Amino acid sequence: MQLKRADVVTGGLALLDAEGLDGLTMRKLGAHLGVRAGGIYWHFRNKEALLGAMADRIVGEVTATPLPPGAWDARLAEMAHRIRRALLAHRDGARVVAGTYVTEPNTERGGQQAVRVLTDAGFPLDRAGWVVFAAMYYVLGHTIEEQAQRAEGDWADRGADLPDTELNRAMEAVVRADPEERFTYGLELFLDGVRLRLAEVRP
Amino acid sequence: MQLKRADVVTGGLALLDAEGLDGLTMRKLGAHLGVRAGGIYWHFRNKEALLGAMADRIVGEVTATPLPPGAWDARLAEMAHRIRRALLAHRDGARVVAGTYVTEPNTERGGQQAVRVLTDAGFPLDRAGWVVFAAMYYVLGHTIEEQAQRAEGDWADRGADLPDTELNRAMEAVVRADPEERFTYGLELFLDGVRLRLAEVRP
DNA sequence: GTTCAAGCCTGAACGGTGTTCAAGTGATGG
DNA sequence: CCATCACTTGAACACCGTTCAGGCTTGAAC
Repeated sequence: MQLKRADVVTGGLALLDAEGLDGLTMRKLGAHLGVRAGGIYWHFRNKEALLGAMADRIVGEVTATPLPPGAWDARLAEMAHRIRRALLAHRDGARVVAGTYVTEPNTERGGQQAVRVLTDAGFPLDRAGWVVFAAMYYVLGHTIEEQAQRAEGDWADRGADLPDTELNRAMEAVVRADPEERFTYGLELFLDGVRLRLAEVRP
Repeated sequence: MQLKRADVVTGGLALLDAEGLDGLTMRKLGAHLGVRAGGIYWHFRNKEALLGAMADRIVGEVTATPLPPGAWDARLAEMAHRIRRALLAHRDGARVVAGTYVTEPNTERGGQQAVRVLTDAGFPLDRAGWVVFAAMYYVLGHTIEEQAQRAEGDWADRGADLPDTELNRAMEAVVRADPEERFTYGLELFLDGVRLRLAEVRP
């Protein structure tokens, strides 16, 4: 039984979970698949293309089950939460997705869906694009940091004997907080702005 | 005349502008400084530490001149714009800053300042930290993509013969837009949320 | 003016990385 | 049974960050 393109992606994600993005090397992946490193290049033009396919597999979870009906803002929030969960499902998942400019099926479907939610609510198409990108920047940034924090335990001890400045206390509030609660908080700031803009356009 | 720590940072930024982050190698930097690669390691523990110092130099522009007085939201917006401009001032500047967890003087000063603006306006300290981080995710994400787009010309042609889907028209609106206008738009979405929260806390 | 220690740098190596490609292997349909 | 095509090997190439014993260079002290 020979290797298929999808098998390489699956193996790549398994290796990612085991070793992290920095440990994901073509030789190690080859060993994991019972193949030499060079063999992978028959299936993917280069490592970047492989990472792109892995990223698309990761975000595929988002559109795997249809969005429940409801108000546009609840639907958009649901999408953002799904993306975060999908990224968290694999070690360094956020970095993988952020590092590749994806034009692959699942990503496209997700983007289409998000834009649709906004235009259906009455938002102009061009602004809908702006909003979706802006929201994506926030989701990726938040989750990258969440996973970085999860990886290194020394974040928790960072504030141990730091001077009691305002900044350090604020940072401690960031580090110690429940990540999901903090994520939702920032997301809602965003959605408030969208709600206001929508009220202007469609009173 | 021997090398000082600051000279290495300056040379690193010059090489960054010339070759981009991927072309910034210790050997090339050594050649640029009239030194072998190994010599740099006397000044910096490793490449990551050097990149951290470069990042701190980049964000140093933000606090170089004091913030003009005014309303808290105008001051916060001014800071965000300053950060974006500082990142844009060097090729791949956003990626450099995003890739390093900085605990260096300029970064600390900027964070302190941002938190201060919010607490002075009556915002609770812990939420101020959340807001500053959330805003930073957006600024970095936006600027990373802005610089990626600037680097490759093929973004503009991407939509040349793509199917006329809603998503593709939305993406074209993103790519073709004036980056500063789009940046301001997303930033204001955020600030709207903060304004609402502040109105609740301090009516 | 000579000495001496500290600061700075070299030269060469080490173990890794992504990537290429002629040559080989294996399965599959005619 | 064989020819073809899909896949894989093995070895190399050109790099990368990092280490370190040893040599310079420098500046201060005697």
